[in-house]
Amino acid sequence: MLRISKLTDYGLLATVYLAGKHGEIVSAREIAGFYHLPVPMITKVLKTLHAGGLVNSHRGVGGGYSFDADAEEVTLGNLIDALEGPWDLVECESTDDNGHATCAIRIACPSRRFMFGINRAIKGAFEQVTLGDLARGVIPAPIIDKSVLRAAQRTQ
Amino acid sequence: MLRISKLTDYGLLATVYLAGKHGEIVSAREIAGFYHLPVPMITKVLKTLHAGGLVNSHRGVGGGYSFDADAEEVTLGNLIDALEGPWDLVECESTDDNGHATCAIRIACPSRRFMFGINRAIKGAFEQVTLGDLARGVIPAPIIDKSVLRAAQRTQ
DNA sequence: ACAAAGCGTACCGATTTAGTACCATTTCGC
DNA sequence: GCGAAATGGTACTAAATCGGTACGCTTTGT
Repeated sequence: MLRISKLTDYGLLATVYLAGKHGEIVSAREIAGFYHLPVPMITKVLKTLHAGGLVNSHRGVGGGYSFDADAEEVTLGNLIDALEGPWDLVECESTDDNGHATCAIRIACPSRRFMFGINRAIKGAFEQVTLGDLARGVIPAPIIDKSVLRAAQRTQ
Repeated sequence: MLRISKLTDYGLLATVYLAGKHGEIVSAREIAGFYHLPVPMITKVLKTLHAGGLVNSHRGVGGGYSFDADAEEVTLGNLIDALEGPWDLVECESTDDNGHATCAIRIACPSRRFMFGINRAIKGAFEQVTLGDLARGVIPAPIIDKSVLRAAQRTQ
């Protein structure tokens, strides 16, 4: 259905909140309260974000999470990668545990070339939006540059 | 999981195939055979595409589907709109049958602004890829133009 | 010691997806 | 006319995913 999961959505919210209080230690309870979301949901995504190395965690009383990195160096792509795990817009780009394509007709599939391109385009778009942009409420306008297609095609 | 459904995928394949035989009447059986996909699946998406006015249908013996429009005038956005129906990257942008936002905390939700932007960015990227590009196997490279963000923000 | 907070895992109901089945309708060729 | 080929429309099922919750463990400040 071409939609990011709510968990990922919550993760973006939480990260933006943390980035807005750069360096401060903030509890999951506070973030959940701010967005009127269930605490267990927020804790879940914060755990994921911490596992992905995007936020720091502080255990014990007075603990919580903090964002200490440079918001301009973290991209929406990084966040979605951490929150959604490995993903591809179309399945024939996915690979199993052994690195083999899960699509049985991969070689013969004439769609592979352009699906690959679309996939790259979306990921590229995500890479060009930084956490700083999100925190500032930036509304990006995408421009597809078709002039580079030949070079890109050769890399296929 | 941020993935288009297989049905949509099949729909794109079918449309590309039809566009490659511009004006010709092609049966669902032929398209399904070409891609090694089940015939009922292809017929399903072709019905959807026809309902969306993107392809023409021809009933009876010797019938099938044809693409008669200009491939440069049909965008990936048009195709996905027809195949996926109304969609939004995040749910708080969705509306119910009465046009009301389905997200209860819509007004208070601080994420709405930038989610809206991301949503627009993805849709905009899809609008800039034509069926002709897909048929040629173009690999587009997206460029996010942040310079327009102020104007866009004011429209919120 | 106690309480606050994160860590990890597992579970459940609801929704969505992928695929199939069935029958009605249209149209061509004989 | 009749039958075969093809689309039109609907409905169904099994599997996967999603959203949310529960529960117990570990860490740490007071």
